[in-house]
Amino acid sequence: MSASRTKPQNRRRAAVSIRDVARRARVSIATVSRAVNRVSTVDPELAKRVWKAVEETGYVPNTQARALVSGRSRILGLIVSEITNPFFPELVQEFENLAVAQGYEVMIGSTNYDPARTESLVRRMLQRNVDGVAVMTFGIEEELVQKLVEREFPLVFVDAGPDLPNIRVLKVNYAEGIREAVQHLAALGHRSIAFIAGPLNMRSAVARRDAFLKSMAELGIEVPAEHVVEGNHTMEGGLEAMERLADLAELPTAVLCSNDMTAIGVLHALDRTTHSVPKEISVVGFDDIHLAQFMLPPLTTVRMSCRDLAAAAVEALRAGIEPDRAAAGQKEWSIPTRLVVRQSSTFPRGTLPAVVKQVMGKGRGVRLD
Amino acid sequence: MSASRTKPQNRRRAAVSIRDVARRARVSIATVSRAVNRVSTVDPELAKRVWKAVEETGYVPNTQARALVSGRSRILGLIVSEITNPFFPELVQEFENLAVAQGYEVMIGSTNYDPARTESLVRRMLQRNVDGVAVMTFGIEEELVQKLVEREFPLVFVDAGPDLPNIRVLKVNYAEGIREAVQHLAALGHRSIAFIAGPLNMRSAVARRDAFLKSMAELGIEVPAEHVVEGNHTMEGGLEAMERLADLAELPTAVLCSNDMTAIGVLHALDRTTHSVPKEISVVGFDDIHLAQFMLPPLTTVRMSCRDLAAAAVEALRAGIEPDRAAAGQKEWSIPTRLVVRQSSTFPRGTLPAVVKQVMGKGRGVRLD
DNA sequence: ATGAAAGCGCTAACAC
DNA sequence: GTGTTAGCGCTTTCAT
Repeated sequence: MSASRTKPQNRRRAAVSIRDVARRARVSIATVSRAVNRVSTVDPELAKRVWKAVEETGYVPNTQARALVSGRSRILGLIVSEITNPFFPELVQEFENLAVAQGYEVMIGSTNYDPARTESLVRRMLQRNVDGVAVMTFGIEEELVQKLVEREFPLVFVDAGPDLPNIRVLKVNYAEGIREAVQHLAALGHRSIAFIAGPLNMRSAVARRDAFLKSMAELGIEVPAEHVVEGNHTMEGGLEAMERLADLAELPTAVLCSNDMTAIGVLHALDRTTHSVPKEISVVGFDDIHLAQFMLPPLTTVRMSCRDLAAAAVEALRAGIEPDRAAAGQKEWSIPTRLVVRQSSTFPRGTLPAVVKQVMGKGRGVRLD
Repeated sequence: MSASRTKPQNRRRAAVSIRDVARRARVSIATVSRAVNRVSTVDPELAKRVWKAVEETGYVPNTQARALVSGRSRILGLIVSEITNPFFPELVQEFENLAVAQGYEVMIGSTNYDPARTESLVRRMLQRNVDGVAVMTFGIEEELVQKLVEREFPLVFVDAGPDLPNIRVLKVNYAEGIREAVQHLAALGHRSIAFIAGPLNMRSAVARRDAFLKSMAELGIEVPAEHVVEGNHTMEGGLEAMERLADLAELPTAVLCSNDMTAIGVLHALDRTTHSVPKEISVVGFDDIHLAQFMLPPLTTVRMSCRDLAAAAVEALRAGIEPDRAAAGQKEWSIPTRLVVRQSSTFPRGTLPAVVKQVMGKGRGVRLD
């Protein structure tokens, strides 16, 4: 039942090889290969015999051998910052679904913001000969991916990357969603809006903060320096940042956060100090992770769809890998963002117009799904 | 700079091969192989030359070729139910760390409780020739992994699996943690304790429920049938289950949940109906995901350490893969669970002893970290 | 349209 | 101790 010329050292049952199928179908291994790969020139009669034999033997082509001879592994690398931030699993999931549907496997790795770890990760990806790598760290680890760049692997970055032939970039339109959020708050009457940024050594954190400042400036609302504090995109960071904000002479009436985890930390901090959200202070997040709608109260947030992101990443990667693909020449993909209003934002404290009080039953704001 | 006898079709820069290194170090490819693989019999002088050449050329061994010839891919498969339940990313992370540290790569896949998806996943793992697979779905997908069993892949299951030579099992000791939780509640004075189970077609969900019933029986506390409701291990499920519980003539004074996501849903449901936790009702979870300590209030829960789980899984897998490993004969690994008391559990409503009121400042209970 | 044969990059006998 | 060589399972010329 298995290739006879070898001695299967390992105690695992030897896999059926292309030779076993060829023998059984009474054709050459070349024909089996062609039939299995659906080459159109194969005689239908023989093809049928081959498929029958495949069926009977349970033959599964060996990917390693395929990769070895073709030089392409059909593996896409996906590098994220940390898999424990809920945004990333959602992204990973989408990415994987799309990749698998298109015949690719995914090799995932998280950097945990650790250069040594990243180094080892890149090395492993090189070693496994991935066909391309999507670097979705929202970070600044470009120099760490130097090796991939050198080897001219097709690469996809978020927000920005070196301008090289094999590199494609996903441009997230932070401005539009954040402007929407600021305008939403301003329209409700907020003038004292604080911003909790992400770690400012991250390009995307800076972009989000700048989008906030720009949107505020557009409306002619001044932002005191102490209203922009640096967090680190974790719950802990949000909690701490909010505590700093709460120490100010006057508590802002609204807080916009650079991501949802930060916002969750903020909600926690406010609960600890018995400030009610949104009555006393409005909180708005960014990302729209699944969890956001389950917060207490459900979180108003700017959605950056990880489906959009994943789809663009896979598409951009394939553009780099398969030279005669339609999008092969495209170097940039644009990712939209938009506000999702839930219950963590409302009028500034003490300003709820009497009319509104009457009109509002329980739920105001646009509910999601 | 690259093997000359081939025509690199693909536009990616051809990788340095073992032959390039051999030529540069003026040794045979066998010596390069031996040096790189740290075979002890290599002349130190030659080894030095080899490493120098490796350095200079940036040589990275091609894993595909290695795998092809050795029959071992050094990839461990990891199958989880759904990567969007926060417990799993934590598990994946730990598993990956451990695997990589031990020289293995990880191929992750989620079943999403979808047989077709699982089928494709297993097929892909077969195709990539993983060295072994850990099936950490806490589910009942055994028949779906039939193919892996047939091919005699080393396999690791959680809780239970077929008794075959290549199969190892991680036995989670649900009873101990759940008993602790029940006793904790009972000690506080609770007698009306409800349980929200997971999907009862899952072995582990049944095990948790049974552990609850047994622990209650041990204390002689009766559990009315309507106090055991079936959830589905999601927030949505917890929310819904709690609503059903709230419809009962008398609200239980405590609810124990089959996992943390359920408990989070429960907290949400109780907030909606303005029931205060833990004052009016205590809530206890299971898993101790990272998020649990950030709930409002921080969740009392039974910890099943995913680090323990991951470590046991990797170890058990290696036991199956590497025949002359110490643990090669071991078929079962035991995973402990234990209660972590936080703020979502306290005395039953209306029973807070006056003395305690005084003693208790703000935080009672054991704080974690 | 089909088969024979040459490798893909590497490891592991086996010979020296 | 080192080199030579035979494959691992597959794809892809190149003849036929």
